[in-house]
Amino acid sequence: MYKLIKYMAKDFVKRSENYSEWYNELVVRADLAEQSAVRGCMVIKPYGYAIWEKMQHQLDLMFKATGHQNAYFPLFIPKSFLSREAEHVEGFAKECAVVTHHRLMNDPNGGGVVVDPNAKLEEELIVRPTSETIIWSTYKNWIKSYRDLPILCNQWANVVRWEMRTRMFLRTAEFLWQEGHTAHATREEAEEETRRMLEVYAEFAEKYMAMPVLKGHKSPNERFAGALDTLCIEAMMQDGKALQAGTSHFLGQNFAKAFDVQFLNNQNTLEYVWATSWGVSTRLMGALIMTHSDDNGLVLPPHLAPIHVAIVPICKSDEQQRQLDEHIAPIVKALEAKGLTVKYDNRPEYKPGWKFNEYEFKGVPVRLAIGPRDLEQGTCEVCRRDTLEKANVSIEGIADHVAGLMEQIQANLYKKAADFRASMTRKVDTWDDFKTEIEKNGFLLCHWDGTAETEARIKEETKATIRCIPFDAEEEPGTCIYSGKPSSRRVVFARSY
RNA sequence: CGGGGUGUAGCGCAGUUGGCUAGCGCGCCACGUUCGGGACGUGGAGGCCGGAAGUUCGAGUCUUCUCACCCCGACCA
Repeated sequence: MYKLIKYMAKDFVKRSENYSEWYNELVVRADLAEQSAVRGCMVIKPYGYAIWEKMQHQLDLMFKATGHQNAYFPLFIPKSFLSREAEHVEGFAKECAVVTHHRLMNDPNGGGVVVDPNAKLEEELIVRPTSETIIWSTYKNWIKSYRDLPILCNQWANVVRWEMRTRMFLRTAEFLWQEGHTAHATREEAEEETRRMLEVYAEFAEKYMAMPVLKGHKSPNERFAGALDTLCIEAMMQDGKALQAGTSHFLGQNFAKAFDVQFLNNQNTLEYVWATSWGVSTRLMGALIMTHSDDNGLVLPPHLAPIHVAIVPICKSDEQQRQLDEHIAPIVKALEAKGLTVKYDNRPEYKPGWKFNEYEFKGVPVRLAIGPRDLEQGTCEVCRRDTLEKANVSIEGIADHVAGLMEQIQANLYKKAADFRASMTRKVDTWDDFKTEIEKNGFLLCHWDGTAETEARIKEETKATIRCIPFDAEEEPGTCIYSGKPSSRRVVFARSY
């Protein structure tokens, strides 16, 4: 029988006391990332990067399974490219890093190195905030005929958006992401692709991150700069705020026209190419952290945990240590045979209690403790991170038991998150209620008249935005929460990250 | 970029109206005792007090400037 353990992390702020401090401290103390010497940029530490690699690996498999190939395009984008698509440049111009020179020289006044004024670039280069422009300038050369289509490329890359206020993983000046860029012969095919990739993101979020997401359209206001339609997945964090976790854009022929990408169709007439782009970033790390973690530290779903099982031996002598090493080796093997990543931590310099806390804070899903008593009884102590329950379990069949626990934990985390989201989602029908309810955060399902003006007013007065217009929204006649004008379905309002 | 706050050992902090050799806790190193939920003892290492300029016999402390980070606003994935 699993029993709850009583324990509180030392010197760790609670979510209920200060949610953002809890988040910041968790990121650092769980060894995920730290502030770098560069403003707005973070160092992703090995443990944090290991989680990102697991995400990358799984997403990459899913991209390949849907027919995509990886490629790589330059970090630098000629300034003139960015201005080819009017909306696009407007969306990104305010947050671009610009390369103006290509050489340094010794300061004639002895102050170290300075920029060499003679090394000014003919055309300035933008550090990519996203790659549509460089990619479509390239696709122009790749596409002549309908036989060249579709092009289904993805790239794993870093991008830079010069942000005023940054938070680790959620918003940093430089971040890691993947960006898919596809080219199609028909509008329908491009729209299908946009939807297909959003479904991939949703599946990834729910199955691997154990994070329920809403799928829907962005309102025109929240659309990607240069897109005709932006689809998104939206998740709810434990403070009830929304987090956009992934987007997939139907770009229409905007970029094809801006970069003059045409193809001959099978009727021998020229047509502009249809485009999509889609991306998720290291922001998913922030989403993962804020979806599951608790006042005792990080909680990771088994599918993304770098370590599945930590094993802590308990002993009083070197002789006992040797016995335990011997006894535990086959257990490690058995667990690994189940595809689990195991960390056997027999470092003598740390005490068991210290190790328990260490692995708990880092979100390792299951911990085993094995000591002299267990040696006699053929048992071990099993503790699960999600519920903080422990039990004594027979060593015989322990690998199956732990493998089963992984499935349970994965499912339980999803269910907990889904239940929380359900409890924080409600329909609101009057403006007065809206103003009260939005203070409690969560998702508010409301009628909206569909105008940008109303959306802007609501944002101004309450800081809430339309997170998405859900795909599965039922047709339901009603009146706009703000203007009272007629509306045919509810949209999701929330305060967001 | 507006308002507020903080910079002193790796981390968290104290440091009085300017005054002697700048402290404390955690962590780190050595040895010993410990080991089933963050052990204890003894000894030790570790500082350009964010940076620059100024006032002063004397600056961690006062003045000016600057840089970085955190919180709250405006902009965004």
